[in-house]
Amino acid sequence: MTDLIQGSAARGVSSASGKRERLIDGARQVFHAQGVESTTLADIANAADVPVGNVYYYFKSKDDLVQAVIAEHADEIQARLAALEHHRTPKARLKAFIRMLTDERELAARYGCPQGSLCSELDKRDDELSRSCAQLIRLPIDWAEQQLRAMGRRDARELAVALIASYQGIALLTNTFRDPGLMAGEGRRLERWVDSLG
Amino acid sequence: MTDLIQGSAARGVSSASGKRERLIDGARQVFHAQGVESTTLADIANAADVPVGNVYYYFKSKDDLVQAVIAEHADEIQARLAALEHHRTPKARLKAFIRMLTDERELAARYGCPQGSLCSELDKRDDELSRSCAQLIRLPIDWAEQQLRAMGRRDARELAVALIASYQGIALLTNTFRDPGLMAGEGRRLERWVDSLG
Amino acid sequence: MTDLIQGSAARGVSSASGKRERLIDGARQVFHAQGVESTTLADIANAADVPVGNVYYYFKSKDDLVQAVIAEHADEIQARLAALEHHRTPKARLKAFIRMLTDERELAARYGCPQGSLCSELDKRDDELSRSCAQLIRLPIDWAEQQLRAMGRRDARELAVALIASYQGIALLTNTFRDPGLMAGEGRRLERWVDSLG
Amino acid sequence: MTDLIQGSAARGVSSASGKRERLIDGARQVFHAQGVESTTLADIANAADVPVGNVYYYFKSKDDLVQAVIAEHADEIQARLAALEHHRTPKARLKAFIRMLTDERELAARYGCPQGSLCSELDKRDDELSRSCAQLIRLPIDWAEQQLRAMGRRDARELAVALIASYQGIALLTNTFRDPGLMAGEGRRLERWVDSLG
DNA sequence: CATGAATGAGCATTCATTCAT
DNA sequence: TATGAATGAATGCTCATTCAT
Repeated sequence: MTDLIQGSAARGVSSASGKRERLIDGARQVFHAQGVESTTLADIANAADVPVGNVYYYFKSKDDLVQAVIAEHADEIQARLAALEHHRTPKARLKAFIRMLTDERELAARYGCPQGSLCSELDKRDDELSRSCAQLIRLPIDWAEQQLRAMGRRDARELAVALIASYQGIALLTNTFRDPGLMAGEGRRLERWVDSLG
Repeated sequence: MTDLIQGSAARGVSSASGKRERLIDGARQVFHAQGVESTTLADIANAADVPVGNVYYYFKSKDDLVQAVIAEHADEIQARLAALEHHRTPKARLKAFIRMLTDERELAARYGCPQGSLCSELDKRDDELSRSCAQLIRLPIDWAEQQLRAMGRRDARELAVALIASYQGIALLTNTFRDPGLMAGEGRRLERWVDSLG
Repeated sequence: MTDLIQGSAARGVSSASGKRERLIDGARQVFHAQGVESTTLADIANAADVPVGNVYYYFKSKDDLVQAVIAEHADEIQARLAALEHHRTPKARLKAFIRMLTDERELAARYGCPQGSLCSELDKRDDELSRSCAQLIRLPIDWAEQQLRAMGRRDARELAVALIASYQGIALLTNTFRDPGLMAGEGRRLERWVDSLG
Repeated sequence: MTDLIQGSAARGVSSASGKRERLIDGARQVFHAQGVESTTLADIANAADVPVGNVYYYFKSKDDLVQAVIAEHADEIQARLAALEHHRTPKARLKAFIRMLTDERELAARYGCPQGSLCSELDKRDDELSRSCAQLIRLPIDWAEQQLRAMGRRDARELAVALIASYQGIALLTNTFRDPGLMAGEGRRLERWVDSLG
């Protein structure tokens, strides 16, 4: 979280009240819960406890705020992946990664994967936002590929793609059926699969 | 398509002009291309070449039209799964199923899976529509489970879930990266996986 | 006025209630009284006794409505110039033209020349509207040039420009000083000037 | 320009940074280019390179700033008219005055007469500003009247009004048609007219 | 059956103005 | 004296929905 605050300060806005951060965080939550299109700026302002007109002091448009939310997602993903480095082996890291994802299955059952559903919605568009949100998927793929390559797999990229696809897919199913058990089961299956990679 | 028209006719509306069918089909396409929330009734009426005011003769609300689109999706899925029955073995059916899905990879690269992205969007809601669209995912899972059970797998349900999750996930990745090659690769991997099930 | 209704019908909208016409006419009046920029769509809708949301059924934007107002101004100018044709000599026509303009001096004292102040405001922009409103000035110049040429003046264009400039200028002064007498005086001067042209 | 700065200093504000002067001058330019209504305080602050919040230290409202711009216009007009005094005869002064005005025809072709278009816009209002800006027109009329009276004209006032009206009118036409040639031609015509006054 | 017209609630965005420091 | 931050009342515009014919 410290990273995020520094990130914002680096962007030129530093405020003791942290409204910019609250707006980004509020937006991230309501986007996850309602989708971008269904979320009004009033929803966001309300979630961040900021007057509506004030939003435009920090973001020049709704899209600009979406961009900031994507950037925060990216920051958070990188931080969480970095936190997995303390595991000694790539195999342990991958399994910890899977557990980290499946730990959020209750939230996924209600609203889906925060990054995946965001991409799914923005992908309908064909603008900078849809291109920007791709990094939210690319980061974990690249990271998984590194781990798999460290495990000696020649097909590291393909397996990394399959792993993230499985996660994104089970997140969708978990959300659709409102059943966190689906993600728990798939998580165990994926951990066994990682074990089987040798 | 014949199936779909019969489906509509069975619902009690028979019209020589087929406006209802055109509206459902137009809506299905624009929903896929733009998402439900971003699509106006004017967009749909325009795509179906039907006057805007006329939409409310066939559907009592936009949600009602979404419901009809879900029903048409369900009809089409059942028809396509039924068409796979001519393959003699469950394994052949599963592999044909995978090929059927990956054949649409160009469309998926642009707009994602028609059913998956619809579910992803409607899942944010918590109403009848979000519950209704679950069948679009349940149908292929149930079908795959049957095939896997016919292959003697005790873990047929879990594998069926994993298979559909993999497809939905790779559809999202394919869409996000605008790369049909991802789905082609994953399709081959899944076919090998089916082969390995014994 | 008949011309205007036909004009609107020719544009594809025919309505017994004549809302389109009322909107154009209302807009023309409030634009004259308040200026385009200071006039809200609510002002116009109110002046035309039409609900605000309904304005967009007839005009796709505020600029589109401004364009329609310009077109009505142009129609009216042409009709009024045509009505001067019954005067037998070009000199009589020019003097009648001057009288026609100065007859509006009370309105000019309060709000300026309807066409001139519109051009003055739109000229700050550099778009289609600013180009379009130029016809409101060109039409009377062209007409005056014809009359002057019929009087045998080689310098007809230059004199026509000077005549319209004098009118536009005195309209501004009349408005600025809220003094219709200024326009009355200048009108007499211009009539004498026309007489002196031989 | 020196005159203008003294003018501001005389009003009781002396600042090494000259922000007040920069604001007035910036406002004058953007008002001329965009009109008063279309100009935001941010535009002005930006043109003057002054922080937005700082504007209210020097002016208590936007209208107050407009008032100051009018005052600066008045100061400048008086200075420029005074500078014409070195011509020996009133006729020479009037012709120099006409040349002074037409020298700005390129700017007029793009944005109209700075004072005339300001009056045209403010005249729509009926407040202190609309009354105040009248002096921008009255000053040159009064000056021209003096010159014409010095030439022995009994109808000096009427001719002065006609002269300024011709200038304001040709400025509007020049702006509307984006043609500086119109003003050049009218300037020559007006100079001949002055010569003809005897 | 069909549809042009109408409607009002709501949305993103702007901006003059205020205020704490 | 200076200013970044804040604020709320508009504004232009959209759109699902209704209705008269």
